[in-house]
Amino acid sequence: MDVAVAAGVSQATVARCFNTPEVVAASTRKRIEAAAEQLGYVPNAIARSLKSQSTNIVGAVVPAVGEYWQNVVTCFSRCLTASGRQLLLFSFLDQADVDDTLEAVAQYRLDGLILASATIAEAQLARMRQTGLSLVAFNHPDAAGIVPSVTVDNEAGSAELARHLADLGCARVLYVGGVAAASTDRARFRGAARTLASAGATCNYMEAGAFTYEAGYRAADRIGQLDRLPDAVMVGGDEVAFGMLDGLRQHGITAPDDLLMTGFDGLPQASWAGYDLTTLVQPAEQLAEHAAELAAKGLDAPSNVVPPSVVVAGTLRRGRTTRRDDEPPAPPQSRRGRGCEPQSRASR
Amino acid sequence: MDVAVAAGVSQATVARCFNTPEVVAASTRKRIEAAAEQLGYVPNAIARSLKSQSTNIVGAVVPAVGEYWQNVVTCFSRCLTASGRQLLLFSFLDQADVDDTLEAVAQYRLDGLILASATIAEAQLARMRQTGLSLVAFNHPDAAGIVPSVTVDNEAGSAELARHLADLGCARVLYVGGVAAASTDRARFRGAARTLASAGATCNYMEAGAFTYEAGYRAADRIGQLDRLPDAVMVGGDEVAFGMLDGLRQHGITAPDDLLMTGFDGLPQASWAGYDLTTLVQPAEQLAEHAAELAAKGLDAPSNVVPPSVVVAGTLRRGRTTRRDDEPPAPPQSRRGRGCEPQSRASR
DNA sequence: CGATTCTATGTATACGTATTCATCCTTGCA
DNA sequence: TGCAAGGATGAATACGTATACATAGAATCG
Repeated sequence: MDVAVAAGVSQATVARCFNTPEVVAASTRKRIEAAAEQLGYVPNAIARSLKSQSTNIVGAVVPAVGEYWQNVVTCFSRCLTASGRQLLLFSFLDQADVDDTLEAVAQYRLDGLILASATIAEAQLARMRQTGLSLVAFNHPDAAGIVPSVTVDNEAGSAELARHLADLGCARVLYVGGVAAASTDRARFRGAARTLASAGATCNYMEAGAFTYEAGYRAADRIGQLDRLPDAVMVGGDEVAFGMLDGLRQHGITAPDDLLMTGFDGLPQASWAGYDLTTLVQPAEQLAEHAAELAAKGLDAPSNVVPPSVVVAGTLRRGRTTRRDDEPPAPPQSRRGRGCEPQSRASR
Repeated sequence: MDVAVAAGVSQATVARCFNTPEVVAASTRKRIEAAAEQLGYVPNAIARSLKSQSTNIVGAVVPAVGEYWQNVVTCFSRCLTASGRQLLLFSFLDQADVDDTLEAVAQYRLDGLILASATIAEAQLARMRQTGLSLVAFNHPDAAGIVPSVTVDNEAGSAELARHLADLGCARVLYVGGVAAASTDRARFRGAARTLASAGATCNYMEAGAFTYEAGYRAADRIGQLDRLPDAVMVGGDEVAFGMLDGLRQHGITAPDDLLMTGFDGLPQASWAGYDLTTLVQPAEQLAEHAAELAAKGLDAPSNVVPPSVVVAGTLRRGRTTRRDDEPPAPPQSRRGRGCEPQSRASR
């Protein structure tokens, strides 16, 4: 290394100077630092990774679409950066691309991989776990037990929303799910149905077809054609709920006047004055933190032990869409500090 | 390498088998592939990078906040993945973190780096260019000439919006910018002011303070207190415009009834029925493609030549917020295929 | 049939770092 | 002064790959 010769020391000493500065003499250190500064030297993480067998990079496979995921990705990035790691992002549009993606991922020896797709087959999860790569399923409840997983408590959260509606006197509730095959969707419906049943209310299911605004908008047409509106509509995701609110308005149906409505996720827009949606806020930062930690820790245990799974409770946000009286709406709250604890910030 | 011994060949032949399969005998190749399959071998990209001095990874430094950037990041990821590259994401919340981030970036020998922050000091850009890292400024017009840059045509786009308003008979226009110091903001205001002036209309400037919903919401208060409303409000970003629409509504002011409104960016939500905003749609996929290409190509030229800069035109989207008559609103359009050409998809 | 070209493969090396082991010099103590 | 102990540094090696070079066998051609 040219820094070494410039400072008149060996390459080993230069390496020590950057990793364990306390073992190198102050005078030498100063000389090395001067030479490094002057030559614009910066350690090569690639070479380090090759030697140390650890890249300090965590991958994340995330659907390319939807506000929810975009929000989560930002949280991942923040968490990882804060602990000195990097985020390698794989954003897929088509489920079929995931396989190619995962193959490409394997080439980079990532420290961990976060799988943020609720629809990855469980068989594939089991297979991937064999590779030794430490992976974490994010918001994929059914993956718990197969791979380490981190999810919000979908069932309890949905139950809380349902309880809220029951308290407001709703007797006929319609649950509009995104994709019935998604395990999150099933868990949320389960929580709602169970709670409403025990409160003596009914809870039918309708599938929007996707977790998107458009799907919600279209589903609103079907609701607009019903003979009798339900007392409330529980929507399986905020973005779908936004579409539904806008779609219903085309039919002259508004919340909370004609029916109540709840969402799920707690997107920033839910607190925008234009929607002001009652929803279950996912603690995205917390979830991301857990996922990042689990991914980085690696899974030393053999594959016969049950992997750890983390379930975090969300919090209810009461918005105008379930407000019967005419309180003035709250001013929009900043979306920065929401649950984003300062945290130690192990820089460098 | 154990695959080599398992197949009874040398490591070099294994490497050839994966890089230039045509030069290795069919029989040998088959034996190697079988051994690799059986041992679960997958080439190590880290080692490859060390040897080839090229990581196939492109970094992106992006603000953590705002729908706009989240959309752009997704485009980056798609473009890079399509050309077999990976995206290393750095999402910063505080401008001050960028320096730390860039330092961390330097350790990984990225093939390129996309700087997507309109407020990075130009001096720092010049300094970074010295490091030999091939960087690209994204939507930072002032960076053109210092480093390669890719931007939408802010000035022309804003001029197009202004022309649209002038055609509708607006004589008094208020331009609400996000951050006056941002070069995009200045360019957009310039385009608006120039066009309106030549049409005999006035164009005052107001700063919202940030490119966020909340900033727009608060700025609406100031507008609500004006003695006389402007004919139209041109907002420097869609998200700010959403906040302004919602904020004005609190004051009983709606678009297009009391004033017209335009945004800028063309976020997915602009076409949501709840807002249906007239805006200038940025061709995000195109921009991302150009940025990815420029970043990967590297800058072989010495630092005295003027780096290439790409400027792409946006397209006007006419929404309800500038619609004087009462046409029925168009149904929401899917947000998938918007400008996302199929493209060759050089997999693997 | 010998000389030559071509094809398939092995050998050796370099990429830039972390780390072990050995070495040398300094310091403390008897 | 002699010796042990410790502190600072150098030499050597390994991480897994790509590739230039060498080599051996096969094939072509006169």
